[in-house]
Amino acid sequence: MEDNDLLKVRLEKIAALKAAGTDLYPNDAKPQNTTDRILQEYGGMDSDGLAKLTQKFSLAGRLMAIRSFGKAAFVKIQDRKGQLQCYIAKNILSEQDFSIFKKLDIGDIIYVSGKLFRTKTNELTLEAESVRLTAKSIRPLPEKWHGLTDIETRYRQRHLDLISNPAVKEIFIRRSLIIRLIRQFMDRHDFLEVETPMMQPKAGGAVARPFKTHHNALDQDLYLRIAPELYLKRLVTGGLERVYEINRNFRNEGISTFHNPEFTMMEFYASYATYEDLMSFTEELFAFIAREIFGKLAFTYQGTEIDLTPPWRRLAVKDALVEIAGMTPDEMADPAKAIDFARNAGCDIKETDPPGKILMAIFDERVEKKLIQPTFVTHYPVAVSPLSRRSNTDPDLVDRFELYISGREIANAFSELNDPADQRERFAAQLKEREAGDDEAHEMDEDYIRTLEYGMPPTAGEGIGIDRLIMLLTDSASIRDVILFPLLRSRTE
RNA sequence: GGGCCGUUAGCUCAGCGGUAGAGCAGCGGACUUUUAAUCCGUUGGCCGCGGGUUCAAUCCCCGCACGGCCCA
Repeated sequence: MEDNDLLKVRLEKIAALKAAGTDLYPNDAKPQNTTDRILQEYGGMDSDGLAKLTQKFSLAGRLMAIRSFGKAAFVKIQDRKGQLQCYIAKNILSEQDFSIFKKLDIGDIIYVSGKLFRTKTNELTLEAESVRLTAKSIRPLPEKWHGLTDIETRYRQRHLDLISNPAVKEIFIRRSLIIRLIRQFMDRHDFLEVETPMMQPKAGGAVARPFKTHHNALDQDLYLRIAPELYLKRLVTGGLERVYEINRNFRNEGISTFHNPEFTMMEFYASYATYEDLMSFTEELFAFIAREIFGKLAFTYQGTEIDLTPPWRRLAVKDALVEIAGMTPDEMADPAKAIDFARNAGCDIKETDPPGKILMAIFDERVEKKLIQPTFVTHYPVAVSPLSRRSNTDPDLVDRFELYISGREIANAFSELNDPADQRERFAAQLKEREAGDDEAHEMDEDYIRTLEYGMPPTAGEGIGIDRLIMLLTDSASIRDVILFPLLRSRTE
């Protein structure tokens, strides 16, 4: 603990309070009210109405401001719902309470009870008949007017951010609401919420670098999951038919405004559905959420209006490459020309990459960012989709879509590959990729193939990046603004 | 990994070769209806860390750490 004067002063106050017999950390304060309810219920009542109330009110929260006049003071109390002004006067409080009040600091957690009135300036205020210290604060809070703006401190000491910046608290309240709405929607559509392993012997279900760990008793390496996919499909095979999971995935990759090593994903699987069914399902889900939180289907993200009104645009990868990346059908059909195009576009590719992979590299480089309004991109190449069902009309394509909004991938969905023989071939192709140096390629997973050999019903599944969705719906520029404790490098002191 | 930017009082920020300033917070005083209360007085700094240049470095140069944005 650093030795600064502000701390010393508070420690001296603590000594004085203790000497006077004050408990600094009592645990018996039971506030009967919250600031928002008082404002909602009595905000419209005039002075005469308030004077007739016989009821007492009590609040507890953090002391955020003190405007003192010597024998009286106005203070602001902040609880989880907001702030309310309280009036503290020497001739109303007991002598003991008033002397305790005089030793309080901004930042202390206090309990106040009394009655409501309106001040000269007509502000609804709680007139304190008793004041108690509930928990002493010995460190000074950030400044009252500018709040806390230092980004590093905001992330490392999120409690200060939440205390000082009401807008931050609102984002996390909205995050919780959105996830609640998603659960509501899934429950209404008869999906079962399940939990599958976070620690897996093989990190499957996606292409990404995993975190590795080790179980001592089993003396076995384990990986933090990069996706729950293969486990959820085991449940579908087991007959649960419609399942979803909202939880963390872990990917051992870079950190950016759109990537946190641990992030929240919802994956869900619906038997007897196809990826096309999931497009309209996704439209309905997003529209439901938007209506609940905005009351409409359009909203602004970072200055651009996003309109979620269905149906959303559906665009095949190849059409996107022609229309947006400016490729000719000839360049697309000829692998050598496609490689040239990719090189010119600045893609990091290898000669040995399969054509589908080259095309997707061009897509990532040239198309992604331009898909601002919600767009389902469809007709993905088999080479980049080892778990998706082959298209009935073209065996080089799969029944898959990715949803793009505001230039970012928000969701990924496909009709599931349930043919074990084809799945084995796909894994084998991934193994070749791995041998060619792609350490993100999917591993062979015999146990999963064995599961498919029991027969998995035709199923469609989807993963929705919850953090990215919440960024959109809270107009947040960085994923760190929607994750309470984003990963930062540890500070060594 | 690369480029650019930032790091000065508890917080928000000035200062940019001559050993540091404001506002808020704090502390002392006045004040019983304030709204960033007001008024008077006042404490507080390894100027991120380590080198270098210089008579002299918060300031210029190099390295490192942490963070931000962009790119890979």
